[in-house]
Amino acid sequence: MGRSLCCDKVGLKKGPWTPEEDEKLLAHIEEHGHGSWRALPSKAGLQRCGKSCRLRWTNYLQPDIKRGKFSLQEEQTIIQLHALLGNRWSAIATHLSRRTDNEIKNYWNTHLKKRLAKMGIDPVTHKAASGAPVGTADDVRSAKAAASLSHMAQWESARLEAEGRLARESTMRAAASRPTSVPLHPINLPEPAASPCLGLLQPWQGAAKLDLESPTSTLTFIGNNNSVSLGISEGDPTTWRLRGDDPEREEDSARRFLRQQQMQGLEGAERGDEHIIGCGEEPWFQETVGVGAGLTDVLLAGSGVGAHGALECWGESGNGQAEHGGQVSGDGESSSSYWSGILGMVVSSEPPFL
DNA sequence: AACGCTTCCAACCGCCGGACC
DNA sequence: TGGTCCGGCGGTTGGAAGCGT
Repeated sequence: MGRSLCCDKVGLKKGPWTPEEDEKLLAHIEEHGHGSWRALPSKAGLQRCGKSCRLRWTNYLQPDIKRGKFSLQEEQTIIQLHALLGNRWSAIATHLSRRTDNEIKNYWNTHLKKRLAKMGIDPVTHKAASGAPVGTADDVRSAKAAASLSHMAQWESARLEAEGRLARESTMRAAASRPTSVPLHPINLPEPAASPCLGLLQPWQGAAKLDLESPTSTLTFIGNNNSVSLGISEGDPTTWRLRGDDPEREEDSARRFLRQQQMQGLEGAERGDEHIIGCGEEPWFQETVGVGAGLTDVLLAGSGVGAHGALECWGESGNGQAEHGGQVSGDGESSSSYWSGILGMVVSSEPPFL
């Protein structure tokens, strides 16, 4: 397209930021919000490109950023989410409160990837280096598990995107209702909701029916007990059932999910099957699917948050206190159980959501 | 103390997709 | 409809810090 790069103007500074530059950037954003990043440097009196300012702000200067050592729970969450989502650091970051995608990416590249490799686990596929899935179940069930996992990951992916968008819109709406002197950027955002499903989303009542743009896709909110039924394509007996607590979120996520499915030709899905997908907090999910949690909860539960049993192998000490990964990793036995727990959760041949 | 190697992470780069005209 | 702008994302890199010899 031939457009000019944002940083190719002569005279723009590169390299490490000085405290003075940080101060200027902070002061400007606190007073005016960031507005257009491209226009910001000149307004703030900085000899930097807008991109550089944005990066500095999002990765370092934002007041609600958490820095320093990653906790055991955070490590586990990263590994599990990476197994499901791959190098989608921004998506992973949405599940690690106050961590930036850049920090997570760095941590993965410098610590976690190496640890997995050391154990003979391919950090890309999360399988044993031999190529065989870690575990001993038969191939058919493994393949089915992989397909299910893949679909859960796709759904989670779509959900994360939708949630992110809703969160941004919500923030913008909130900002728009404030006096103009208040910064537009969410520098004073409230603490994120503890639940992986956004707390800002209100429970929804009643039913809805809509048609997707695609001539071969339909989406119908059944309206009974907040369930949603998806027909992927005409003549396809496959039914996708969605359950959720917010019609906008479910609709948006469902659209994305269907597009993904259509683009990928329902790879891994079995025609005629009935699949159930959705957030795992609700009791209905446990009742209907017969598992204790959806993807996010599986992940968080696997992190040892208030869960035991299969999760005990996550390096939890006798008094219930989680050991830090750094300490665990150097110790033979506990290290082994710690990582085998991760593997068990990530590549189990019999995932709970089958 | 000096040197070389490794580790770590802040920052840059290039690409992509959505919005706008 | 196509071109451009802009923000965001993921991969990569440069250099400081740490470590071993």
